Amino acid sequence: MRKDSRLSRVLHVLAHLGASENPMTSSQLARMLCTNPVVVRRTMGLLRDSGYVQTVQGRHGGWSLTRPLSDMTLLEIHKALGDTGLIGLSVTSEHGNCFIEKSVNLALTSVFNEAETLILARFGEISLDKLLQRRD
Amino acid sequence: MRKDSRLSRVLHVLAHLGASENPMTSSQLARMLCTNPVVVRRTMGLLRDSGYVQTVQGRHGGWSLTRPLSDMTLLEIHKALGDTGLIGLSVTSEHGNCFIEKSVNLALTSVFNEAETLILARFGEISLDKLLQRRD
DNA sequence: AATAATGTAACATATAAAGTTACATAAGTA
DNA sequence: TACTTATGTAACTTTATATGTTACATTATT
Ligand code: FES
Ligand code: FES
Repeated sequence: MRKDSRLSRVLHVLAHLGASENPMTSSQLARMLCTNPVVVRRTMGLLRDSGYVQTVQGRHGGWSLTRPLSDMTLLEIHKALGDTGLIGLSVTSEHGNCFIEKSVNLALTSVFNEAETLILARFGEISLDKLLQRRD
Repeated sequence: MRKDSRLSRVLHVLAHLGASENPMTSSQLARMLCTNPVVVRRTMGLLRDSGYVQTVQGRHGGWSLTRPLSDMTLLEIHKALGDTGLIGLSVTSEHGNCFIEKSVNLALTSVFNEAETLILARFGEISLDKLLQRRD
């Protein structure tokens, strides 16, 4: 299966919304992401459910922010997308009670949890306006 | 797509090999993983390519370790499997030259790289015999 | 020669993300 | 009111990838 790229795409969209005076349509945003308007609606809809963006239907409608980018963190956006698994590996457990298997999985998940915690902590420190500042 | 579970499975297998006097066959190992012998051969073959296990064909053949579990780290095994991506999200780049997109992706990959580095560092600290010690 | 193992290619299945189509609904505009 | 331009959403298709399966060649022991 392909890896989830919604976070990267949604941030791109939010940045454009932050730079735009007027609402932007799903079609406009889809063109920027090289995809389909429905994909934009589906994904951005999750952010609307959490209150980060709003939509207006009909002529001159589209998507806009409900607050400045400085008031959104990467963590909030990630959570709005469903807090999807950040780790690319999985841990199988075919024999629930075996010692060996349990030890292996405990060690792995412990490392993975530490890494996830780190990522989420970093995400929490990064506001979206900061995200867009130039770096080197 | 399903997430890669080979690391977890291979560690389970290595633990059994470490506890066994004689070589173990792909069929035996497959039964432990609730899968097919060919899957075992395919995955374990990568570890053989890197020299951590060896195989003997014919009667009484099978898989065995080339060195004690205390001489293998989680990191080495992970690398032998192809150093597959540890992060579950991907970063898309449809417009290679746009500033916004580049900033977003730079920020994301920087956090992901930090997390990957952390995981790899931890992996490097954990030898397989340690992995199998009881914890609470 | 028979048996029991691995090696490997080719193909099938399962799963999830992303893409597409179709149509309903809402809001502005002529 | 009719037209146009938006979103909302369900249903379906495509694509990507891990895993599973089948078939058969090869190797080593008995
Ligand atoms: S089958 Fe139980 S620990 Fe491996
Ligand atoms: S930065 Fe969005 S299309 Fe270029």
